[in-house]
Amino acid sequence: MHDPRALLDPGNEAVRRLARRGYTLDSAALEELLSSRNSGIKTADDLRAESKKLAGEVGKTAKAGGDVTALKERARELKDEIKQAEERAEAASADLRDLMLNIPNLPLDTLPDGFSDEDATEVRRWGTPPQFDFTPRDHVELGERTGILDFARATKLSGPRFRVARGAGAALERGLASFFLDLHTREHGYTEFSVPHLVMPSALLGTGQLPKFEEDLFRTAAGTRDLYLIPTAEVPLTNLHADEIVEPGDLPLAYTAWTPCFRSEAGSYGRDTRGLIRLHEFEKVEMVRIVAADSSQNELEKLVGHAEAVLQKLGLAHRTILLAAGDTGFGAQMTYDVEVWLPGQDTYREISSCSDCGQFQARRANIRTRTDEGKREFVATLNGSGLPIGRTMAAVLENGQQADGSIVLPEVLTRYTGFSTIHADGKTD
RNA sequence: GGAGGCGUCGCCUAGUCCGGUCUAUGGCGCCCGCCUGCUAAGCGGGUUUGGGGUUUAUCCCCCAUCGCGAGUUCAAAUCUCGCCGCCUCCGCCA
Repeated sequence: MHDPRALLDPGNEAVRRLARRGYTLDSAALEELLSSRNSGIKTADDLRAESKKLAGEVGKTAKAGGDVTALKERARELKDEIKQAEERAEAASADLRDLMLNIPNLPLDTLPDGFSDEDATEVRRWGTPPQFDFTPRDHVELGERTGILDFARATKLSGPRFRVARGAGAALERGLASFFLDLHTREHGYTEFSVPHLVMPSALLGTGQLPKFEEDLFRTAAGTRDLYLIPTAEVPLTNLHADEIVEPGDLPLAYTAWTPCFRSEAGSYGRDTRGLIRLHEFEKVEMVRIVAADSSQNELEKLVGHAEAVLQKLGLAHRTILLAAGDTGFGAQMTYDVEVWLPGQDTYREISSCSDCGQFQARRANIRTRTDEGKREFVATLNGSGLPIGRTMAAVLENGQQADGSIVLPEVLTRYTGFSTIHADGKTD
Protein backbone atom coordinates (compact mmCIF):
# COMPACT_ATOMS: atom_id res chain seq x y z
CA MET A 1 0.00 0.00 0.00
CA HIS A 2 1.06 3.54 -0.66
CA ASP A 3 0.68 6.75 1.26
CA PRO A 4 -2.19 8.38 -0.68
CA ARG A 5 -0.57 11.82 -0.35
CA ALA A 6 2.67 10.52 -1.81
CA LEU A 7 0.76 8.99 -4.69
CA LEU A 8 -0.81 12.36 -5.46
CA ASP A 9 2.50 14.22 -5.22
CA PRO A 10 3.38 15.10 -8.82
CA GLY A 11 7.06 14.63 -7.99
CA ASN A 12 6.53 10.89 -7.64
CA GLU A 13 5.06 10.50 -11.13
CA ALA A 14 2.79 7.74 -9.89
CA VAL A 15 0.52 7.86 -12.91
CA ARG A 16 3.37 7.33 -15.37
CA ARG A 17 5.06 4.67 -13.27
CA LEU A 18 1.90 2.66 -12.67
CA ALA A 19 1.06 2.85 -16.35
CA ARG A 20 4.26 0.91 -17.03
CA ARG A 21 2.66 -2.07 -15.39
CA GLY A 22 -0.70 -1.52 -16.98
CA TYR A 23 -2.41 0.09 -14.01
CA THR A 24 -4.34 3.26 -14.69
CA LEU A 25 -4.33 5.47 -11.63
CA ASP A 26 -7.39 7.69 -11.37
CA SER A 27 -5.77 10.61 -9.55
CA ALA A 28 -8.92 12.70 -9.59
CA ALA A 29 -10.94 9.95 -7.91
CA LEU A 30 -8.20 9.38 -5.38
CA GLU A 31 -7.94 13.06 -4.55
CA GLU A 32 -11.72 13.29 -4.21
CA LEU A 33 -11.84 10.30 -1.83
CA LEU A 34 -8.98 11.61 0.25
CA SER A 35 -10.42 15.09 0.68
CA SER A 36 -13.90 13.78 1.36
CA ARG A 37 -12.52 11.45 4.03
CA ASN A 38 -10.51 14.26 5.61
CA SER A 39 -13.33 16.77 5.62
CA GLY A 40 -15.60 14.12 7.12
CA ILE A 41 -13.10 13.54 9.91
CA LYS A 42 -12.78 17.27 10.51
CA THR A 43 -16.53 17.75 10.74
CA ALA A 44 -16.98 14.83 13.14
CA ASP A 45 -14.03 15.97 15.28
CA ASP A 46 -15.36 19.51 15.56
CA LEU A 47 -18.83 18.32 16.53
CA ARG A 48 -17.34 16.00 19.11
CA ALA A 49 -15.38 18.90 20.61
CA GLU A 50 -18.61 20.86 20.98
CA SER A 51 -20.35 17.87 22.52
CA LYS A 52 -17.60 17.41 25.08
CA LYS A 53 -17.82 21.04 26.08
CA LEU A 54 -21.56 20.78 26.47
CA ALA A 55 -21.31 17.66 28.64
CA GLY A 56 -19.01 19.55 30.97
CA GLU A 57 -21.52 22.38 31.24
CA VAL A 58 -24.32 19.97 32.07
CA GLY A 59 -22.25 18.58 34.91
CA LYS A 60 -21.38 22.00 36.28
CA THR A 61 -24.89 23.40 35.94
CA ALA A 62 -26.45 20.36 37.59
CA LYS A 63 -24.03 20.60 40.47
CA ALA A 64 -24.92 24.26 40.95
CA GLY A 65 -28.58 23.29 41.02
CA GLY A 66 -29.43 24.86 37.65
CA ASP A 67 -31.84 23.65 34.99
CA VAL A 68 -30.18 21.36 32.45
CA THR A 69 -33.12 20.30 30.28
CA ALA A 70 -32.27 22.74 27.45
CA LEU A 71 -28.61 21.81 27.52
CA LYS A 72 -29.45 18.13 27.41
CA GLU A 73 -31.80 18.68 24.50
CA ARG A 74 -29.04 20.41 22.51
CA ALA A 75 -26.61 17.64 23.45
CA ARG A 76 -28.96 15.01 22.13
CA GLU A 77 -29.26 16.84 18.81
CA LEU A 78 -25.51 17.08 18.61
CA LYS A 79 -25.23 13.36 19.15
CA ASP A 80 -27.28 12.68 16.03
CA GLU A 81 -25.20 15.10 13.99
CA ILE A 82 -22.01 13.41 15.18
CA LYS A 83 -23.34 10.02 14.21
CA GLN A 84 -24.17 11.21 10.71
CA ALA A 85 -20.79 12.87 10.25
CA GLU A 86 -19.03 9.75 11.48
CA GLU A 87 -20.91 7.59 9.04
CA ARG A 88 -19.94 9.84 6.14
CA ALA A 89 -16.29 9.86 7.21
CA GLU A 90 -16.32 6.10 7.68
CA ALA A 91 -17.82 5.49 4.25
CA ALA A 92 -15.25 7.71 2.52
CA SER A 93 -12.51 6.10 4.56
CA ALA A 94 -13.56 2.58 3.55
CA ASP A 95 -13.75 3.55 -0.13
CA LEU A 96 -10.30 5.10 0.05
CA ARG A 97 -8.91 1.99 1.69
CA ASP A 98 -10.46 -0.32 -0.91
CA LEU A 99 -8.89 1.73 -3.65
CA MET A 100 -5.50 1.94 -1.95
CA LEU A 101 -5.31 -1.79 -1.19
CA ASN A 102 -5.68 -2.60 -4.86
CA ILE A 103 -3.02 -0.25 -6.23
CA PRO A 104 0.18 -2.16 -7.02
CA ASN A 105 3.66 -1.06 -6.02
CA LEU A 106 5.50 1.49 -8.16
CA PRO A 107 8.05 -0.18 -10.44
CA LEU A 108 11.47 1.45 -10.28
CA ASP A 109 12.55 3.38 -13.35
CA THR A 110 15.55 1.10 -13.78
CA LEU A 111 13.31 -1.79 -14.85
CA PRO A 112 12.95 -2.56 -18.56
CA ASP A 113 9.66 -1.83 -20.31
CA GLY A 114 7.28 -4.61 -21.18
CA PHE A 115 4.80 -7.08 -19.74
CA SER A 116 6.27 -10.56 -20.19
CA ASP A 117 9.36 -12.53 -19.28
CA GLU A 118 10.58 -11.96 -22.82
CA ASP A 119 10.98 -8.30 -21.98
CA ALA A 120 13.28 -9.04 -19.04
CA THR A 121 16.93 -8.02 -19.12
CA GLU A 122 19.44 -10.80 -18.68
CA VAL A 123 21.84 -9.73 -15.94
CA ARG A 124 24.31 -12.63 -15.83
CA ARG A 125 24.84 -16.31 -16.52
CA TRP A 126 26.68 -18.92 -14.53
CA GLY A 127 27.85 -22.36 -15.71
CA THR A 128 27.36 -24.24 -18.91
CA PRO A 129 24.34 -26.43 -19.69
CA PRO A 130 25.48 -30.07 -19.78
CA GLN A 131 25.88 -31.82 -23.13
CA PHE A 132 24.40 -35.30 -23.55
CA ASP A 133 25.25 -37.87 -26.19
CA PHE A 134 21.71 -39.16 -25.87
CA THR A 135 18.34 -37.49 -25.71
CA PRO A 136 17.91 -36.30 -22.12
CA ARG A 137 14.72 -37.32 -20.34
CA ASP A 138 12.66 -34.98 -18.23
CA HIS A 139 12.35 -35.41 -14.47
CA VAL A 140 8.92 -37.03 -14.73
CA GLU A 141 10.28 -39.86 -16.80
CA LEU A 142 13.41 -40.12 -14.68
CA GLY A 143 11.42 -40.09 -11.47
CA GLU A 144 8.84 -42.62 -12.56
CA ARG A 145 11.39 -45.02 -14.16
CA THR A 146 13.41 -45.09 -10.97
CA GLY A 147 10.29 -45.19 -8.81
CA ILE A 148 11.26 -42.19 -6.72
CA LEU A 149 8.36 -40.05 -7.97
CA ASP A 150 4.78 -41.25 -8.36
CA PHE A 151 2.38 -38.82 -9.97
CA ALA A 152 -0.36 -41.36 -10.73
CA ARG A 153 -0.83 -42.24 -7.09
CA ALA A 154 -0.64 -38.57 -6.08
CA THR A 155 -3.57 -37.95 -8.41
CA LYS A 156 -5.41 -40.88 -6.84
CA LEU A 157 -5.00 -39.24 -3.45
CA SER A 158 -5.49 -35.57 -4.19
CA GLY A 159 -6.24 -35.01 -7.87
CA PRO A 160 -4.00 -33.31 -10.41
CA ARG A 161 -0.95 -31.20 -9.50
CA PHE A 162 0.35 -33.16 -6.53
CA ARG A 163 3.34 -35.45 -6.12
CA VAL A 164 4.35 -38.47 -4.10
CA ALA A 165 8.07 -38.96 -3.52
CA ARG A 166 9.33 -42.38 -2.50
CA GLY A 167 12.54 -43.82 -1.14
CA ALA A 168 15.51 -41.91 -2.56
CA GLY A 169 13.10 -39.26 -3.86
CA ALA A 170 11.73 -38.51 -0.40
CA ALA A 171 15.24 -38.57 1.06
CA LEU A 172 16.41 -36.20 -1.65
CA GLU A 173 13.63 -33.73 -0.83
CA ARG A 174 14.57 -33.78 2.82
CA GLY A 175 18.26 -33.50 2.02
CA LEU A 176 17.76 -30.52 -0.27
CA ALA A 177 15.80 -28.67 2.39
CA SER A 178 18.46 -29.33 5.02
CA PHE A 179 21.21 -28.27 2.67
CA PHE A 180 19.45 -24.99 1.83
CA LEU A 181 18.79 -24.17 5.47
CA ASP A 182 22.34 -24.96 6.54
CA LEU A 183 23.78 -22.78 3.80
CA HIS A 184 21.57 -19.81 4.65
CA THR A 185 21.98 -20.05 8.41
CA ARG A 186 25.71 -20.84 8.48
CA GLU A 187 27.07 -18.83 5.57
CA HIS A 188 24.46 -16.19 4.74
CA GLY A 189 23.49 -15.05 8.23
CA TYR A 190 19.83 -16.04 8.27
CA THR A 191 17.87 -17.12 11.34
CA GLU A 192 15.82 -20.25 10.82
CA PHE A 193 12.14 -20.29 11.78
CA SER A 194 9.37 -22.83 12.03
CA VAL A 195 6.12 -21.04 11.39
CA PRO A 196 2.40 -21.76 11.08
CA HIS A 197 1.20 -22.92 7.68
CA LEU A 198 -2.29 -21.59 8.34
CA VAL A 199 -2.66 -17.82 8.73
CA MET A 200 -5.40 -15.28 9.30
CA PRO A 201 -6.57 -12.96 6.52
CA SER A 202 -4.77 -10.06 8.20
CA ALA A 203 -1.38 -11.66 7.49
CA LEU A 204 -2.22 -12.11 3.81
CA LEU A 205 -3.38 -8.51 3.66
CA GLY A 206 -0.03 -7.46 5.08
CA THR A 207 2.03 -9.08 2.35
CA GLY A 208 -0.43 -8.20 -0.41
CA GLN A 209 -2.02 -11.53 -1.37
CA LEU A 210 -5.34 -10.20 -0.12
CA PRO A 211 -7.71 -8.72 -1.03
CA LYS A 212 -6.82 -8.89 -4.72
CA PHE A 213 -5.60 -12.46 -5.12
CA GLU A 214 -7.97 -14.48 -3.01
CA GLU A 215 -8.66 -16.90 -5.88
CA ASP A 216 -5.02 -18.03 -5.82
CA LEU A 217 -5.30 -19.28 -2.24
CA PHE A 218 -6.61 -22.35 -0.45
CA ARG A 219 -9.04 -21.35 2.26
CA THR A 220 -10.00 -23.45 5.26
CA ALA A 221 -12.87 -23.27 7.71
CA ALA A 222 -13.30 -24.88 11.09
CA GLY A 223 -15.88 -23.63 13.53
CA THR A 224 -15.62 -19.88 13.64
CA ARG A 225 -12.04 -19.85 12.35
CA ASP A 226 -11.29 -18.65 8.86
CA LEU A 227 -7.73 -19.52 7.94
CA TYR A 228 -5.75 -19.73 4.72
CA LEU A 229 -2.98 -22.13 3.79
CA ILE A 230 0.14 -20.10 3.12
CA PRO A 231 1.18 -19.74 -0.54
CA THR A 232 4.75 -19.04 0.60
CA ALA A 233 6.65 -18.62 3.88
CA GLU A 234 7.04 -14.98 2.90
CA VAL A 235 3.63 -14.47 4.52
CA PRO A 236 4.36 -15.70 8.06
CA LEU A 237 7.99 -14.56 8.05
CA THR A 238 7.26 -11.00 6.97
CA ASN A 239 4.25 -10.69 9.24
CA LEU A 240 6.22 -11.81 12.29
CA HIS A 241 6.87 -8.13 12.92
CA ALA A 242 3.46 -6.77 11.95
CA ASP A 243 2.39 -3.89 14.20
CA GLU A 244 5.85 -3.70 15.71
CA ILE A 245 8.60 -1.14 15.88
CA VAL A 246 11.89 -2.90 15.19
CA GLU A 247 14.93 -1.36 16.86
CA PRO A 248 17.26 0.12 14.21
CA GLY A 249 20.17 -1.77 15.74
CA ASP A 250 18.43 -5.06 14.96
CA LEU A 251 18.25 -4.33 11.24
CA PRO A 252 18.69 -5.90 8.82
CA LEU A 253 16.72 -8.95 9.88
CA ALA A 254 17.37 -12.05 7.77
CA TYR A 255 14.89 -14.90 8.21
CA THR A 256 14.52 -18.28 6.54
CA ALA A 257 11.98 -21.08 6.85
CA TRP A 258 11.20 -24.39 5.19
CA THR A 259 7.46 -24.74 4.66
CA PRO A 260 4.91 -26.26 2.34
CA CYS A 261 3.30 -23.77 -0.03
CA PHE A 262 -0.27 -24.07 -1.27
CA ARG A 263 -1.47 -22.44 -4.46
CA SER A 264 -4.72 -22.89 -6.33
CA GLU A 265 -3.03 -22.12 -9.65
CA ALA A 266 -6.31 -20.67 -10.85
CA GLY A 267 -5.84 -19.38 -14.35
CA SER A 268 -2.92 -21.65 -15.18
CA TYR A 269 -4.97 -24.57 -16.49
CA GLY A 270 -3.05 -26.54 -19.05
CA ARG A 271 0.29 -24.91 -18.19
CA ASP A 272 3.09 -27.07 -16.79
CA THR A 273 0.69 -29.90 -16.10
CA ARG A 274 3.53 -32.41 -15.97
CA GLY A 275 5.80 -33.09 -13.07
CA LEU A 276 7.12 -30.99 -10.23
CA ILE A 277 7.09 -27.59 -11.89
CA ARG A 278 3.64 -26.35 -10.94
CA LEU A 279 1.91 -28.06 -8.03
CA HIS A 280 -0.92 -27.16 -5.66
CA GLU A 281 1.39 -28.10 -2.81
CA PHE A 282 5.16 -27.85 -2.85
CA GLU A 283 7.92 -27.27 -0.36
CA LYS A 284 10.21 -24.31 -0.37
CA VAL A 285 12.92 -22.68 1.68
CA GLU A 286 12.18 -18.97 1.70
CA MET A 287 14.38 -16.02 2.60
CA VAL A 288 12.98 -12.77 3.98
CA ARG A 289 14.93 -9.61 4.76
CA ILE A 290 13.52 -6.73 6.80
CA VAL A 291 15.75 -3.70 6.35
CA ALA A 292 16.05 0.06 6.62
CA ALA A 293 14.08 1.72 3.83
CA ASP A 294 17.07 3.36 2.17
CA SER A 295 19.06 0.12 1.92
CA SER A 296 16.57 -2.07 0.10
CA GLN A 297 18.34 -1.93 -3.25
CA ASN A 298 21.63 -3.12 -1.79
CA GLU A 299 19.79 -5.75 0.17
CA LEU A 300 18.17 -7.08 -2.99
CA GLU A 301 21.61 -7.70 -4.49
CA LYS A 302 22.58 -9.68 -1.40
CA LEU A 303 19.37 -11.65 -1.50
CA VAL A 304 19.63 -12.70 -5.12
CA GLY A 305 23.26 -13.58 -4.47
CA HIS A 306 22.14 -15.99 -1.77
CA ALA A 307 19.72 -17.69 -4.15
CA GLU A 308 22.39 -17.97 -6.85
CA ALA A 309 24.86 -19.38 -4.34
CA VAL A 310 22.62 -22.39 -3.79
CA LEU A 311 22.65 -23.26 -7.48
CA GLN A 312 26.39 -22.71 -7.70
CA LYS A 313 27.04 -25.14 -4.87
CA LEU A 314 24.84 -27.63 -6.69
CA GLY A 315 26.76 -26.99 -9.93
CA LEU A 316 23.60 -26.13 -11.84
CA ALA A 317 23.81 -23.74 -14.79
CA HIS A 318 21.58 -20.72 -14.35
CA ARG A 319 20.98 -17.16 -15.40
CA THR A 320 19.56 -14.15 -13.64
CA ILE A 321 17.10 -11.79 -15.25
CA LEU A 322 15.64 -8.44 -14.23
CA LEU A 323 11.89 -8.56 -14.78
CA ALA A 324 10.14 -5.95 -16.88
CA ALA A 325 7.99 -3.36 -15.13
CA GLY A 326 4.76 -4.99 -16.30
CA ASP A 327 5.85 -8.49 -15.31
CA THR A 328 6.85 -7.57 -11.76
CA GLY A 329 4.55 -8.82 -9.01
CA PHE A 330 1.89 -6.70 -7.31
CA GLY A 331 3.87 -5.91 -4.16
CA ALA A 332 7.34 -5.56 -5.66
CA GLN A 333 9.14 -2.50 -6.98
CA MET A 334 11.90 -4.63 -8.50
CA THR A 335 12.31 -8.38 -9.03
CA TYR A 336 15.13 -10.61 -10.18
CA ASP A 337 14.25 -14.10 -11.36
CA VAL A 338 16.90 -16.79 -11.25
CA GLU A 339 16.39 -19.44 -13.90
CA VAL A 340 17.97 -22.88 -13.84
CA TRP A 341 18.81 -24.95 -16.89
CA LEU A 342 16.42 -27.87 -17.38
CA PRO A 343 17.77 -30.35 -19.97
CA GLY A 344 14.37 -32.03 -20.23
CA GLN A 345 12.85 -28.79 -21.46
CA ASP A 346 16.03 -27.56 -23.16
CA THR A 347 15.59 -24.16 -21.57
CA TYR A 348 16.09 -22.02 -18.48
CA ARG A 349 13.14 -22.14 -16.06
CA GLU A 350 12.36 -19.90 -13.09
CA ILE A 351 13.59 -21.37 -9.83
CA SER A 352 13.80 -18.28 -7.64
CA SER A 353 12.12 -14.92 -7.59
CA CYS A 354 13.77 -12.26 -5.46
CA SER A 355 11.83 -9.07 -4.82
CA ASP A 356 12.40 -5.69 -3.25
CA CYS A 357 9.00 -4.57 -1.95
CA GLY A 358 10.27 -1.25 -0.61
CA GLN A 359 7.88 0.04 2.06
CA PHE A 360 4.83 -1.34 0.30
CA GLN A 361 4.30 -4.38 2.54
CA ALA A 362 5.61 -2.62 5.64
CA ARG A 363 2.90 0.01 5.34
CA ARG A 364 0.22 -2.69 4.97
CA ALA A 365 1.57 -4.80 7.82
CA ASN A 366 2.57 -1.76 9.89
CA ILE A 367 6.20 -2.72 10.42
CA ARG A 368 8.27 0.24 11.51
CA THR A 369 11.61 1.24 12.90
CA ARG A 370 13.10 4.48 14.23
CA THR A 371 15.25 6.94 12.34
CA ASP A 372 18.37 8.52 13.84
CA GLU A 373 16.20 11.42 15.01
CA GLY A 374 13.89 8.99 16.79
CA LYS A 375 11.04 9.32 14.32
CA ARG A 376 9.05 6.28 13.32
CA GLU A 377 9.49 5.10 9.76
CA PHE A 378 8.31 2.11 7.75
CA VAL A 379 10.96 -0.52 7.05
CA ALA A 380 11.52 -2.15 3.65
CA THR A 381 10.88 -5.84 3.07
CA LEU A 382 12.40 -8.29 0.62
CA ASN A 383 11.74 -11.90 -0.12
CA GLY A 384 13.20 -14.59 -2.31
CA SER A 385 13.10 -18.34 -2.85
CA GLY A 386 16.13 -20.15 -1.64
CA LEU A 387 15.02 -22.55 -3.17
CA PRO A 388 11.87 -24.50 -3.94
CA ILE A 389 12.44 -28.20 -3.26
CA GLY A 390 10.46 -29.58 -6.20
CA ARG A 391 11.91 -27.51 -9.00
CA THR A 392 15.39 -27.97 -7.61
CA MET A 393 14.87 -31.71 -7.50
CA ALA A 394 13.72 -31.63 -11.13
CA ALA A 395 16.90 -29.74 -12.05
CA VAL A 396 19.13 -32.10 -10.07
CA LEU A 397 17.58 -35.17 -11.69
CA GLU A 398 17.63 -33.82 -15.23
CA ASN A 399 21.13 -32.38 -15.06
CA GLY A 400 22.60 -35.44 -13.33
CA GLN A 401 21.18 -38.11 -15.61
CA GLN A 402 23.52 -40.61 -17.24
CA ALA A 403 23.30 -42.73 -20.39
CA ASP A 404 22.65 -45.85 -18.33
CA GLY A 405 19.56 -44.31 -16.69
CA SER A 406 21.20 -43.57 -13.40
CA ILE A 407 21.38 -40.15 -11.80
CA VAL A 408 24.53 -38.70 -10.26
CA LEU A 409 23.81 -36.19 -7.55
CA PRO A 410 25.80 -33.01 -6.84
CA GLU A 411 28.60 -33.83 -4.46
CA VAL A 412 27.45 -31.31 -1.89
CA LEU A 413 24.28 -33.33 -1.31
CA THR A 414 25.83 -36.67 -0.46
CA ARG A 415 26.33 -35.85 3.17
CA TYR A 416 22.65 -34.92 3.36
CA THR A 417 21.24 -37.90 1.47
CA GLY A 418 23.77 -40.58 2.34
CA PHE A 419 24.04 -41.58 -1.31
CA SER A 420 25.56 -40.06 -4.42
CA THR A 421 23.94 -42.06 -7.19
CA ILE A 422 20.38 -43.14 -7.87
CA HIS A 423 20.45 -46.14 -10.16
CA ALA A 424 17.92 -46.87 -12.89
CA ASP A 425 16.17 -49.32 -10.60
CA GLY A 426 15.86 -46.76 -7.79
CA LYS A 427 18.58 -48.29 -5.64
CA THR A 428 21.24 -46.00 -4.28
CA ASP A 429 24.85 -45.92 -3.31
C1' G B 1 -15.39 -28.44 26.21
C1' G B 2 -16.20 -26.90 31.88
C1' A B 3 -14.88 -23.50 36.28
C1' G B 4 -12.33 -19.24 38.00
C1' G B 5 -8.95 -14.99 37.58
C1' C B 6 -6.64 -11.09 34.75
C1' G B 7 -5.97 -7.33 30.48
C1' U B 8 -4.54 0.85 32.23
C1' C B 9 0.69 5.52 28.43
C1' G B 10 8.17 1.06 26.97
C1' C B 11 7.97 -1.99 31.98
C1' C B 12 5.53 -2.06 36.86
C1' U B 13 1.36 0.29 39.09
C1' A B 14 -3.14 3.70 41.33
C1' G B 15 -8.04 4.41 39.79
C1' U B 16 -13.19 0.56 38.34
C1' C B 17 -17.60 -1.22 43.93
C1' C B 18 -20.47 4.50 44.09
C1' G B 19 -20.05 7.66 35.95
C1' G B 20 -18.46 14.32 35.68
C1' U B 21 -12.89 17.15 39.75
C1' C B 22 -9.12 11.40 34.80
C1' U B 23 -6.38 16.84 30.84
C1' A B 24 -5.29 8.71 33.87
C1' U B 25 -1.63 8.38 39.78
C1' G B 26 3.13 7.00 41.34
C1' G B 27 7.78 4.33 40.46
C1' C B 28 11.51 2.44 36.95
C1' G B 29 13.68 3.36 32.36
C1' C B 30 14.72 7.05 28.71
C1' C B 31 15.54 12.39 26.92
C1' C B 32 16.79 17.68 27.98
C1' G B 33 18.67 21.22 31.43
C1' C B 34 20.99 22.80 36.22
C1' C B 35 24.76 21.64 39.66
C1' U B 36 29.61 19.42 39.90
C1' G B 37 37.48 18.38 38.23
C1' C B 38 34.96 13.47 35.83
C1' U B 39 31.27 9.81 36.93
C1' A B 40 27.46 8.81 40.29
C1' A B 41 24.07 11.19 43.41
C1' G B 42 20.89 15.48 43.85
C1' C B 43 17.48 19.25 41.70
C1' G B 44 14.01 20.98 37.69
C1' G B 45 11.41 19.77 33.26
C1' G B 46 9.86 16.32 29.51
C1' U B 47 8.30 11.27 27.89
C1' U B 48 1.28 6.66 24.95
C1' U B 49 0.09 6.16 20.14
C1' G B 50 -2.80 7.33 15.81
C1' G B 51 -5.63 10.85 12.92
C1' G B 52 -7.28 15.79 11.40
C1' G B 53 -6.59 21.23 11.00
C1' U B 54 -2.96 25.03 10.46
C1' U B 55 1.87 25.76 9.16
C1' U B 56 5.38 23.27 6.46
C1' A B 57 12.91 22.66 9.45
C1' U B 58 9.44 24.82 14.28
C1' C B 59 5.06 25.72 17.11
C1' C B 60 -0.01 25.64 18.07
C1' C B 61 -5.18 23.75 18.12
C1' C B 62 -8.74 19.73 17.86
C1' C B 63 -10.33 14.48 17.92
C1' A B 64 -9.58 9.50 19.20
C1' U B 65 -6.95 6.04 22.32
C1' C B 66 -7.39 2.37 29.54
C1' G B 67 -7.44 -5.62 25.14
C1' C B 68 -11.33 -5.21 20.74
C1' G B 69 -16.43 -4.07 19.36
C1' A B 70 -21.42 -2.64 20.42
C1' G B 71 -24.89 -0.46 23.98
C1' U B 72 -26.90 2.81 28.15
C1' U B 73 -26.13 8.21 29.28
C1' C B 74 -25.85 15.13 28.27
C1' A B 75 -21.27 12.54 30.01
C1' A B 76 -17.91 5.81 30.39
C1' A B 77 -11.06 3.49 32.27
C1' U B 78 -15.58 3.24 35.59
C1' C B 79 -22.25 0.53 34.14
C1' U B 80 -24.41 -3.53 30.44
C1' C B 81 -23.71 -7.15 26.43
C1' G B 82 -20.62 -9.74 22.87
C1' C B 83 -15.74 -11.06 21.34
C1' C B 84 -10.31 -11.75 21.68
C1' G B 85 -5.86 -12.81 24.37
C1' C B 86 -3.18 -14.50 28.74
C1' C B 87 -2.93 -17.30 33.53
C1' U B 88 -4.73 -21.37 37.06
C1' C B 89 -7.56 -25.92 37.70
C1' C B 90 -10.55 -30.01 35.38
C1' G B 91 -11.73 -32.89 30.87
C1' C B 92 -9.94 -34.42 26.00
C1' C B 93 -5.71 -34.95 22.91
C1' A B 94 -0.28 -35.72 19.29
